[in-house]
Amino acid sequence: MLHNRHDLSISCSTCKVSNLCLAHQLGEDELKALDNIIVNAAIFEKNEHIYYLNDKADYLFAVHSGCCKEYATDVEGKEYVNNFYLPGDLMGIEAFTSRVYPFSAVALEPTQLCVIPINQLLSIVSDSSNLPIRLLTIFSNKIKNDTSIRLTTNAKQRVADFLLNMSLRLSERGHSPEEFPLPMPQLDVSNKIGVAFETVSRILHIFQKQDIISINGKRICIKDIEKLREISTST
Amino acid sequence: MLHNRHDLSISCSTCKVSNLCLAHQLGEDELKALDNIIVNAAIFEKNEHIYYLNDKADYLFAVHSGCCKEYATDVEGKEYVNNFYLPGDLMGIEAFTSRVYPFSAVALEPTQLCVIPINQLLSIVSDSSNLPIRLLTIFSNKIKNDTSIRLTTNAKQRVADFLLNMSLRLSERGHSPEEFPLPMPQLDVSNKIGVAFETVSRILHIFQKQDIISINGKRICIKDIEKLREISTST
DNA sequence: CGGGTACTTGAATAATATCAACAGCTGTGG
DNA sequence: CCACAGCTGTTGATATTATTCAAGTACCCG
Repeated sequence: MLHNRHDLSISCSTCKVSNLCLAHQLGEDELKALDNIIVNAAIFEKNEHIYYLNDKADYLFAVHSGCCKEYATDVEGKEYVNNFYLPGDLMGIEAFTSRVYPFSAVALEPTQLCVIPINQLLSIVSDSSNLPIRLLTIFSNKIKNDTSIRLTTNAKQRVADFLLNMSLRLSERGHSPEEFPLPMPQLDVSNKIGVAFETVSRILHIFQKQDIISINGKRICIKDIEKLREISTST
Repeated sequence: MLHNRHDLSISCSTCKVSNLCLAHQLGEDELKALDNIIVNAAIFEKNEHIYYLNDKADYLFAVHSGCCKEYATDVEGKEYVNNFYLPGDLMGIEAFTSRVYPFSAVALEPTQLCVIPINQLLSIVSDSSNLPIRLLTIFSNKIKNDTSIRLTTNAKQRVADFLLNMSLRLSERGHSPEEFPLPMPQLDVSNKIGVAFETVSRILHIFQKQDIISINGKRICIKDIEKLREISTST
């Protein structure tokens, strides 16, 4: 459902996660131009789709609040998760060239998204000195973070990696790095890290038994972050 | 070893792989500006390093000829390959923000690289209308291609995926999609796809027995590309 | 021709997936 | 407010896959 951003009191100049998003380090004029082309925000309920695989891609989406999952399903209906998106993250970057979403995206909780028309974004990119750099920085960071997944890792490493990654990203967004709510169910975690969900459950219990973490419903408490780091880097 | 690009008869306007590289679809002035900041080319012998993990990153490198491997080694000395770079590919993108290479890079065969100073590239980005778009396109393509690795895939799928990927990329560079030389040893392939090298060897032999491919030294011949596609998408 | 690197092949072992049964929680409608 | 359905997570037994270890062969390069 589309809203005027102003209705929801959203604007890049006052947004709490603008430092993680497109608006970071833009000049006043650039900020204004950006605010100008992002006229709309969209509200999605839990389990509502933002776009589907192969949809025509005219928009990028900036997460303002909530959490989304980008995923695809193989021929047998098995799902794999490409990424989770938290406030300040930009969704749809992969479609920048082809203008077709290579994944489906769905809200994991009630979510507000800022709707960015790609063509209009491109038109202000040429007139801006900082925006192209900012976009390149965001893209470069995504490349660095997404491609550093090591295919050789075993299940414990992957779970440890995932927890550390969530801890880092959530702490950038105001949570404690030691204690935070996991915005997604374990099934989605397993489909992200490429491990059977039973294995994820088992490993989380092992970590609890070893007093590395504790779990309370959706809340994760990391009690020994050094140990987690060791696990994630060891063989 | 650094050379003036002209010495090696390299310039973006005459380069055979410019359509895969930065120069693609640039205007005449932009091409000139680009050629102007890329004054040098570097020649590397087989096994010579281009940069090492954590080196200060002042340059991107465009592969003009040859093939490079970007890799890291874990605490136990186990290597994993982040990517292979073919002519027209841009190396070092991951360092764009941090200005530190997050991997080491080495030539797999005699290789010519165009040396692109990042700061100078940024300075002409602001003055150019097409270059920022071109850079974003390259970055976006890299995100799309690199992150579509599914962690859930089994060894056969990964080998099939790898062969199809090499077939596609080499065919964009003038080779036949059905028959081409693999520029890297199987050990590097195994470290790229995260599978033991013995397993890669076994699977290549299985594919040969099933008449899907044939191998002659470093030359791969794909005899049944449809079957390969089936394997890469099935469970 | 010799030495090393790349590759092959088999057997034992380890890791993880799969199958299965069940427990706990949540939201919904009677 | 309770009962039930459905979803999420747990736990054990078994099957499958891939790794590891080991020994050997082929090939390329000097």
